[in-house]
Amino acid sequence: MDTAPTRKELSHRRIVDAAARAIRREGFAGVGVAEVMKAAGLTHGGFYAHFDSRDALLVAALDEAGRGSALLIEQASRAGESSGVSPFRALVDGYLADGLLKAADAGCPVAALCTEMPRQSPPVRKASTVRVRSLMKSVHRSLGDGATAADAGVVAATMVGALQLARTLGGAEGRALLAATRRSLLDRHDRR
Amino acid sequence: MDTAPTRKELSHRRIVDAAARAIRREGFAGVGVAEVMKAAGLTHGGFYAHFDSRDALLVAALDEAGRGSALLIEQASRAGESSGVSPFRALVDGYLADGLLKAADAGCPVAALCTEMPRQSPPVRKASTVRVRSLMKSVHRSLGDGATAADAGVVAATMVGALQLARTLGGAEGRALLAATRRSLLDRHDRR
DNA sequence: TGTACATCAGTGAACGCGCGTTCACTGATGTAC
DNA sequence: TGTACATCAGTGAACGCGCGTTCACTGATGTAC
Repeated sequence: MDTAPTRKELSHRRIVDAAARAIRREGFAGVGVAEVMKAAGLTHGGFYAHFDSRDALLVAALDEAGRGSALLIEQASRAGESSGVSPFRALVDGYLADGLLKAADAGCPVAALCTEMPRQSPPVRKASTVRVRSLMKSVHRSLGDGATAADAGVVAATMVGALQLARTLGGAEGRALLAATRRSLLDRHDRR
Repeated sequence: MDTAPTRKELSHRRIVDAAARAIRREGFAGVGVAEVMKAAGLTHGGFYAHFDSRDALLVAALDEAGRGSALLIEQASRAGESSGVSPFRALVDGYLADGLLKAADAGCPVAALCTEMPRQSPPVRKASTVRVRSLMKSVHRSLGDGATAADAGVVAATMVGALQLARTLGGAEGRALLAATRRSLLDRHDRR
């Protein structure tokens, strides 16, 4: 059975949560050990009782953010189903929501980090490819059995790229791009 | 009339060229003053005779890389036209060429940098939005007059996202994603 | 054409700062009896 | 239940390193006469 978490386990979770938010808001390069520890209510010296290195934190943060994002997608998909919205529409509307233009730290880590991914150390790269494949799989599931893995890859690429470009443009221009992308993806899906 | 470039102007070009390559290979955060100067055949101390700050270099490098990439796109498009290939196909094949999986420093700076763009200082952000709009315009031109700006935005997002995800996946998986994206974009365009 | 001088472009040492990492220490928690 | 002790989790000062930036200086280029 589950036993109550120890003080250290609670601290560990706070550190990972803070890092999972910071990594999406500031990028891999923007995550500092001291800053994350402070956000978790601790001082920087205690960090190495929790992780071997900053790199190990990046891996944990990426996994946490990815699992959280995948969970949100699945929840939205299931909530949609029970109210008559197709899983794919629920995915698209959730992934490309206007609110994520500014709240990058709550969105998909792949969309927040993917230009930096190829430049990371091997462990972080590996965790990154896992996240990309996981995103494509989520998309594939929501598309239904008629779609191929290649279809899902193109849709994932479109959503990721649209979110990034919209964030760079910002404001009305960014929202217009998000809206156009949602419309385009849903139109194509409906016509199948 | 054009006068021969001074020694300083020649050095300046070498610095900007080196930075334009480094920025795409290593990202904004990976561009170091000393490293760029060394790549230009100079020592780091002379840098501030050419730029006010590292940030000013980033702006110049982004502009240079963007102009270079836009030029390549237009050249490919024109070369295609003269041999019966549609401008859009020339764009897609050039932008999503397999060779760019590894040679990131020769590709589009928007695809190499866009997750980092929203986090940069105001001058770099501004230069970034200029680059994003320029990319969308190139796409719009290649699509022809029947397409809307919104269509062009979605296509640009798809290409940017596909290149990034393919680079993260790497190898056969990455090439498969590029191929699927090229096929999808061209199919849709042909069916119009 | 040659000499003296001023300007220019680049050198390399140095500074300050931030960051990842280490470590001796402290105060709190848990355990033995 | 209370006391003594061991272990645990976290603190904060310190270290080394890399990086952006500054600056006194040097050697080369160009100009005046």
